[in-house]
Amino acid sequence: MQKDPSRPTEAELEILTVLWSRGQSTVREVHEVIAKSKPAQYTTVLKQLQVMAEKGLVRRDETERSHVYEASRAMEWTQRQLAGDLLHRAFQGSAGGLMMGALSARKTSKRELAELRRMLDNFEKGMR
Amino acid sequence: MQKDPSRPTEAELEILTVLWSRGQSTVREVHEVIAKSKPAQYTTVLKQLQVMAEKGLVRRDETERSHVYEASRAMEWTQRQLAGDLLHRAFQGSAGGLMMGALSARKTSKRELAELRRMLDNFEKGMR
DNA sequence: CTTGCAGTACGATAGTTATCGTAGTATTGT
DNA sequence: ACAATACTACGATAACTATCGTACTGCAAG
Repeated sequence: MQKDPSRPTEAELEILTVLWSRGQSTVREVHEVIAKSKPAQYTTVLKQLQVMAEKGLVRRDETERSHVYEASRAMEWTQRQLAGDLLHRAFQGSAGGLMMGALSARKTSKRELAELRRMLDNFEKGMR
Repeated sequence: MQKDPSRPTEAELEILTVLWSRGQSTVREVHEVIAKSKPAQYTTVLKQLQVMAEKGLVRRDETERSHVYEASRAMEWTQRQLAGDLLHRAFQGSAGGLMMGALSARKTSKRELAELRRMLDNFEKGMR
């Protein structure tokens, strides 16, 4: 089923997000952030991080008594996996479809549309 | 965890894709299509459809002996849910990020970029 | 020292998904 | 009418995920 570690689960993604924004963190630090958005015991986050380390989603530094974790993949890399996965599973590879889905999923400002155009331009420049 | 039926699982999405492309279908018909892409027993697809009917993902017409299933939500609706979900979970709501993720997840042609621009234009027209 | 706190390790459990086998029931062909 | 075929219903099972409690360990304060 879902065994590919490049596709983190929902809870794993939450933790990765914390690590991406904070950089190297202890379990306690991660837990403090997670606990703001949902009730979760310390040991739940700990266990999760242990599992993620086994899967290779995070790296662990055990030199200190409080182990220090960090995401083993850059945010952009994981985002690309997730986007590519959804693209292929739900949109038959149509990037346009995915983009429209995203835009219509919520309010979008003209400013944002302009930014998307700029990103397209830059992307095109970069591809030659 | 994952209880929201508007976010179909991987196997469910495969079946929905068949229903969206074929329209109303019997289990046998769905199974024939699914079996092309992966080994799956008839009863596996049957059970899946039964579960999906309970969740409300599909509607079932039992008037004939061979029940007829159809997706209960339009493809675009479900795609919007999925895109919105990923947008918020992995991209902090940044549509640009999601778009770039999709584009860099695979080869993209200039023709496709032009199409994306056209879609942005149309989307903007439609929003006033 | 010894008590208590901060950590890690780990087992247990419940919920979900995917998969399949078996049993039972209706239909059809000979 | 009966055997074979086509279906549905349903239970069992194996992974996996998420969550938590308990036990063990090191360390620091009194």
